[in-house]
Amino acid sequence: MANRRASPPAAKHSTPPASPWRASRERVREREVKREAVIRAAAHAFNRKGYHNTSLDDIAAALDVTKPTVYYYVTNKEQLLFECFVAGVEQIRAAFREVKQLKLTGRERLNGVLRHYGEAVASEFGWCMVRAEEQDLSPAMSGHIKALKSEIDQGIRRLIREGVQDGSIHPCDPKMTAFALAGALNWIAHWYRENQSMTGAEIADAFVTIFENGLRPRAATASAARRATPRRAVTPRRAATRAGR
Amino acid sequence: MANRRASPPAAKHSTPPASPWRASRERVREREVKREAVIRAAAHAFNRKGYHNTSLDDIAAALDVTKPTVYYYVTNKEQLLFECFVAGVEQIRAAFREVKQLKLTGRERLNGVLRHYGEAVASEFGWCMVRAEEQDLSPAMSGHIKALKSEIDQGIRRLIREGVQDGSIHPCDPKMTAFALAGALNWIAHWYRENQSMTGAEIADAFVTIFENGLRPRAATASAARRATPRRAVTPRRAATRAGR
DNA sequence: TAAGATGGCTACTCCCGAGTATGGTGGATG
DNA sequence: CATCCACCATACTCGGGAGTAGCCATCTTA
Repeated sequence: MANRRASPPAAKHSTPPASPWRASRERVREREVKREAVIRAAAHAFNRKGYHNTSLDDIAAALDVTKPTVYYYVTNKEQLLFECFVAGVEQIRAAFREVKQLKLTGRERLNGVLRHYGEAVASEFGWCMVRAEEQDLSPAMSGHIKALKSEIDQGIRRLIREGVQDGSIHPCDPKMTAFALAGALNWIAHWYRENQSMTGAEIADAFVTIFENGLRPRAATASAARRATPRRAVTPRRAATRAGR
Repeated sequence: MANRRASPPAAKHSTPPASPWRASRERVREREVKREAVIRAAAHAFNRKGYHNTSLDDIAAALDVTKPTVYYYVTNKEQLLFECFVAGVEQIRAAFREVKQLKLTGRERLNGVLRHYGEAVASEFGWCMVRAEEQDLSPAMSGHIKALKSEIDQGIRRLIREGVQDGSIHPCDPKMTAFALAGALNWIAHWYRENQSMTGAEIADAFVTIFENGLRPRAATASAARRATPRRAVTPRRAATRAGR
């Protein structure tokens, strides 16, 4: 409460010429920074306590301000959730754009997207992206969100189809496979907490490996052997004789 | 509102001797039936509108009664959620018990559990089981739920470990693999709606096939060929030359 | 230094929904 | 027939949280 806005004056000192427009432009920018801080604080709170268990007073308190201040930057609670959602989804859309121009097999491009996807879900906005319920939003925003989600879903299906066609992905039903992959990754948001042993990227990586291999044993590959516990290669399709455990 | 309790009198007529205890015992049973109806109605409502967007008045209205009636069978809203959760989780625990005595490979036992798991998630109580947030419950019940969830998680990991040891499952990290599998299945609750083309069992089946095969191509198997679109077998590891789409 | 803009706070309103006090009805029991 | 109990409705209380009205401080710009 005491040291609010300590840096801005310092920053102003370091800008030499100071055109007449400078100040106002800096203010707009400052406002944008604050607005984003509100969004981030909301995401953090939603993350920890859930949307409905988070009051705007909570969010305000986390920023050392009061509720009307929050409303100064945001029209209502619903919009706050919406913004968090969009922030999360944008990371994934970026992943698609990035991968689009690469000349790789479908599976490799898919893996690239999935990795970013996993990272995004494990990020601060992951919760909002994943657990935001359409019922909590007005029809307009709910429609917006559904469209974005669908776009991502279709993108994954397309990559799967392409991978199947170019032979880099085992033949499968693209729709169901997309559901399975996205579900596994989305679920990260339910159990992942910061300060855990693994980062989001590492988890995404582990998942991609699992998806690639599948459960049924394969002839040992380099990547599979690297991950396996050091045990002599077992012949697949041999039923259990050793007791479990 | 008019035809409430139409059947009980009819049922009583069909019981010939009618011992003196009969009536009271029937009433206890009737009470239990009604209580379960309340739980089911709650699950249904939570399913459609979410926990926080469902008032007890809503649930009561769905049963053509009023709120105090609901409270007559249930102590509070939280307990309602809890009961729904337990009902869902019990289906999965049953799957574990059922599979425990079968003499099968780890992978086959795992598949059996996953199939029941998928069915449970797609059931009426799936939403509650999956999306019930611990923050909405008192510490006591939250702890209870966490324990049940953990039990299931550990059960899946154990099956994976056993499968890896008996050679029926490709070597992998049991913890991460369990997260991936459970996540994919849990996510069904987010998109599945009754009256869809596929039943819960069919979805679970499709997922199990996907998990088994993995994304990287394999030598064609009978089951894989059955699912693939009728296209000539492509040689894996050949990069795409055809343009996408 | 005056006037306006900008950003923030105090102190409300207002509604919704969880939970309850209390009373009525109908069937079982003596 | 009198009574009791199980069951359910009417009609409340009450708290919490979303959103607002209106005032104050500070900074900008003329």
